[in-house]
Amino acid sequence: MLKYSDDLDKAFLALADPTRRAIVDRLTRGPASVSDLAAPFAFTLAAIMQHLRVLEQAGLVSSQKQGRVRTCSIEPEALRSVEDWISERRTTWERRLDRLGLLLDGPDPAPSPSPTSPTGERP
Amino acid sequence: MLKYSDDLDKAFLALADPTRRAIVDRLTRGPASVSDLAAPFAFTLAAIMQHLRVLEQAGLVSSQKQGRVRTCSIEPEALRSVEDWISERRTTWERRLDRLGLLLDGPDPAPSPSPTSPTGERP
DNA sequence: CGAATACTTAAGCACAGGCTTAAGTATCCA
DNA sequence: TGGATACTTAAGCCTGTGCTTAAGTATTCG
Repeated sequence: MLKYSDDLDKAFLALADPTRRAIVDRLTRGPASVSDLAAPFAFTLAAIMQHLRVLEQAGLVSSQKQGRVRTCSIEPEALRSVEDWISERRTTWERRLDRLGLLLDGPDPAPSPSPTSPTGERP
Repeated sequence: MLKYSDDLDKAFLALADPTRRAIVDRLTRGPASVSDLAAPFAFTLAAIMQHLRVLEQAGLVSSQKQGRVRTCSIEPEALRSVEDWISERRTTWERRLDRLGLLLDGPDPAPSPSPTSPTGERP
């Protein structure tokens, strides 16, 4: 099957793992080498490398190699786009609640143009 | 291996699937039945049910059955907690940048107490 | 040069995720 | 009552994820 894969898919998936979230959390306090990032964990370096690859492919982390040391940094724009996706949905929901509140409070029983309410609900 | 599983794990994992994000998106515009939610997709109803279970176990969606119809709604608090996690990391990162900016701009070359900078970076 | 360091790659394994089909149960309506 | 409707559950399949071990390469230092 052809799988449609978004940037958002990769970002959410990357953040769904606690080890990777811990790595992101560490990187918000400044860049770090692969060994630095691996130090807090009981996993092998290879495992951490794989987590870093997931984070990089999601655009959440970037890295560059200088000599034999690879330094990783977070990429805040990717973080932002995930945040924005959620924020948009939450505000859509809240606006809807406001609109419902107005309809319930408003003393003006103007007739609806369509048989179903504008919110799509069926009371 | 014992797997430590957070609420945040489940929420991010739930949102990592495009079908499930589409369901969440739909629900921000108002409650819907399982069939309503399934209608836009080429999948079987069973597949959608499984997606809904993931969303419910992540706390992102709630549902109640009335007669033979199950009506689903989003649970905005779970959405908020995911948003907050990201927001906190992003602001940590931005505050760090501000601090660095001040250090670079500030004309006061007061001696650092430690050999490494407070940000943990090694220039 | 040669050994230690810092990653990097590859293979393999156990298990979870996302679908399907093929049933089943519980309403609702004529 | 009987059939259509709206889920619900279970089994199976295939792929992907998260680790491991066991190598490898490239730098740096004595």
